[in-house]
Amino acid sequence: MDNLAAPAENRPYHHGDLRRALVAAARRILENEGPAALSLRAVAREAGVSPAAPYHHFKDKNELLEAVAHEGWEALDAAMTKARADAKTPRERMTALGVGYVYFARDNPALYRVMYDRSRDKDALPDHMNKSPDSAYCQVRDTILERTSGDAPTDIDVELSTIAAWCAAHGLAEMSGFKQFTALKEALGGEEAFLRAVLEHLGMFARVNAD
Amino acid sequence: MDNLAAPAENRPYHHGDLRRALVAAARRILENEGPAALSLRAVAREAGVSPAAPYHHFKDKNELLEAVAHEGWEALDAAMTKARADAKTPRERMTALGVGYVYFARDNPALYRVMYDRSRDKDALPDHMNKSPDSAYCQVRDTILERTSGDAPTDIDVELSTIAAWCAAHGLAEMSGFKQFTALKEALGGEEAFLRAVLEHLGMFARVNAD
DNA sequence: GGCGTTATCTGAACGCTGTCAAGATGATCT
DNA sequence: AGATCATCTTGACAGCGTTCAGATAACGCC
Repeated sequence: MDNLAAPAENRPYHHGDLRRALVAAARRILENEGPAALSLRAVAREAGVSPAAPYHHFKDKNELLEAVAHEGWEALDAAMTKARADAKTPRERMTALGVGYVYFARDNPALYRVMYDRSRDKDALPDHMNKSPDSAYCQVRDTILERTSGDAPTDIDVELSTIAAWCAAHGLAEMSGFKQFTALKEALGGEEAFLRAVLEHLGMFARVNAD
Repeated sequence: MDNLAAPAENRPYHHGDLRRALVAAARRILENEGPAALSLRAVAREAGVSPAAPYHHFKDKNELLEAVAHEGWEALDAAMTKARADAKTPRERMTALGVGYVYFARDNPALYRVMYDRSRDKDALPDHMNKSPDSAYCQVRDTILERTSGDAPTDIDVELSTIAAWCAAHGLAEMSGFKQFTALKEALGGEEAFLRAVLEHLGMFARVNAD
């Protein structure tokens, strides 16, 4: 979340850790000026090196953006962990995951956009999603399992529930800021009430089994 | 869907209908070469005019893309109308809307991306969504109302249902092509079965009231 | 019909971009 | 100390969005 140190003045000829510095510079530009300003040359400028320097650490711009996206997914993993830790019951944890997901997207809009732009280009979520137990995906799956009672659900059921929840959260994350919804938000009592209402409506919290 | 005539050879100095031709050229490039190839200069080339010609019809590239997106939303309206017409019961209509929406995104991926990229920049869906009764949004709302029985739901309930369904469909549309889901798709019996399962799971068809 | 006005289109230019090849620099290893 | 090798810079290229002066022709008015 914060290897974002300012660019070093009086830098020696060899930077030392340019790769990390470039990713940090890219994230700084994303936060301060938005995705449109994120050119490879601007990143190099921000890091205080020449426009060609990044090519010694990344094959092309795309590869740099993938490193940025990777940090984004890790930050999302952390946000999900935190959201889950703050809630007491399984049901509350599920709610917290959904709301936390949307808040993450709202608070890091440019980063979130880079993350999904890369994913759409590859037609896949990052690989670690399926594997690392701390990944956001696995945390959603585990939280769904926590809430399961009675007969053990099939793997297919669990995966379906996880994917459905993820689609709902992503759709809401991309659209919850749209102006069309401001009236409804107020009618429901604010941003968070709106998010909870939509997520509840989508059955995110009432599936697989009971409470 | 098809004002996409080939570029006119031996064109006179004044084109006659360059504005329409430019939008058509842009859609042709989107379909054939994808969103990355959609430069203003490429559109002008495709239309057979100089790089500066578009500026007499559009303020900038963004305005051209908005015209393209506008045609995209109209095409989506038409797809929703068709999906609804092909189904008999209200419940089937709702299913058909969801599946049809995702298919539209799958069949016009570049166009769909332009549509939502513009929307995110404006933080709003197109204006006509709220107004024109043929708009995709109003068709979803009306189909939800069709299925309502018993006490009349409040406006808030209806709007919430509509938005929730839209978020679910959009999320699924953006992610259904991801490689992570291929195994589940096969396990469920193919693409459409997968889409139906996720949409059903999201309660898209079981809310507001009964059948 | 002829003429001026105006919309439309071209050509050339500017600064920006991503990328690459050739050369400068300096850390590391022997 | 000297050679090697990764790292960084300089300079270049094509392509981009955009602007501006000038060419072209359609249109309205006499």
